[in-house]
Amino acid sequence: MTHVDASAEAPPSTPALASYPLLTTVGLFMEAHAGLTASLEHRLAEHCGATGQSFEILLRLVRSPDHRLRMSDLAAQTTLTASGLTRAVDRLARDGLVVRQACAEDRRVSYAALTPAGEDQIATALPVHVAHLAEIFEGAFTADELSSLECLMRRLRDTLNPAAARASAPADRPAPLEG
Amino acid sequence: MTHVDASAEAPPSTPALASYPLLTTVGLFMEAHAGLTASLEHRLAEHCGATGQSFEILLRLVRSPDHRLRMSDLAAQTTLTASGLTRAVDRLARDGLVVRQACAEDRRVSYAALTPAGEDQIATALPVHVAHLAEIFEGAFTADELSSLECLMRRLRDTLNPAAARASAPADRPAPLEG
DNA sequence: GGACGATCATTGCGCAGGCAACTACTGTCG
DNA sequence: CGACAGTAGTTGCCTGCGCAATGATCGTCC
Repeated sequence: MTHVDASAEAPPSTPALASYPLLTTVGLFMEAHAGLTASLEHRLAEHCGATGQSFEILLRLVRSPDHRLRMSDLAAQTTLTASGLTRAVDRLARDGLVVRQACAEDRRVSYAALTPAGEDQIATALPVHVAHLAEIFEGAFTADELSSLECLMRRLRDTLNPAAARASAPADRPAPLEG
Repeated sequence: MTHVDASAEAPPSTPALASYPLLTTVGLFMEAHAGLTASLEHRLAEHCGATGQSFEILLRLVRSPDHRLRMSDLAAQTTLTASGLTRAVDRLARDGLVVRQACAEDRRVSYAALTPAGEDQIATALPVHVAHLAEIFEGAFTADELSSLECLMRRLRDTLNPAAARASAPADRPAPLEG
């Protein structure tokens, strides 16, 4: 943040650079994402002992039957690959927030299941998180704007990830979370 | 993507889980971001030899006077820290796309400057990138929706990162890019 | 029943990036 | 001038993650 404005009046030395409106919109989108992620991460770290990753995993688990999920399902619900998820769950297990459970019907699969400590953590973190979200979004937007934001985001998501859209539509409630 | 719907009708075992609309909106936002990033990255890798990071750096450079920028300014314009940027520029330099230039007035600073090869690369990549953006956004949204999307994104960005907002407003053209 | 392709999870390897420590240099103040 | 605080950039160390390979298991088809 030293002197960003140095580039403020950068004379476009290449003609092709002149104002692509979409580039600006997407740039704002990216900046908004970065800012939001940073803010959420910061608040989460401060008030609960959670990282964004761990928060998301715990949240997915607490929403699931028996507070557990197969590794592969968990991976499908996050941005992580199977290998990334294995290690993320390793860390959560090391911290005592989840345990791995074997599956009797299919001995290849293993479940990640919340421990009581994990349930406590997510129970603490979730309200903080939601309050933080409310603070940000209800401060910046009217109710109308919020619903059109949701609509636009859904459309964009559906365009970019038809699979998630289809998975979401039927039950209309696997309600995506966040990263 | 195996059977995500497993969680589709997850009976919320904790009452507090019932529908936080904001959580859904933010979740969609995060999913849209992930999808967009993946799509852009994919297209960029396919048609130019560029990663999202390198593309952004090259784009910042080509927009700047003399096609060069001080390391710290470049860092301020990206999501990278100074150290991350040092290494990113190392990679670009290794690939011959940028060179480091010393600064006569202040011998602490070094510039990252585009080489002709770097200019070629960004000149190739930018139109591809913009076309891809157009394909996605103009396919999914009307012109009105696009402008309200930009407005909403700008408001969110400004809320989350007042510094960027201030840097942006006066000259109203350091036009944020993307990550 | 046994072989085979598919699926689930894990692990080795390599890269990317943040933090903190470090060097080099600048500008200021006594 | 000399000390010193602040700034620019780099580097060591560590973490986190994706890809590809692996081991275990399942389902199917002959």
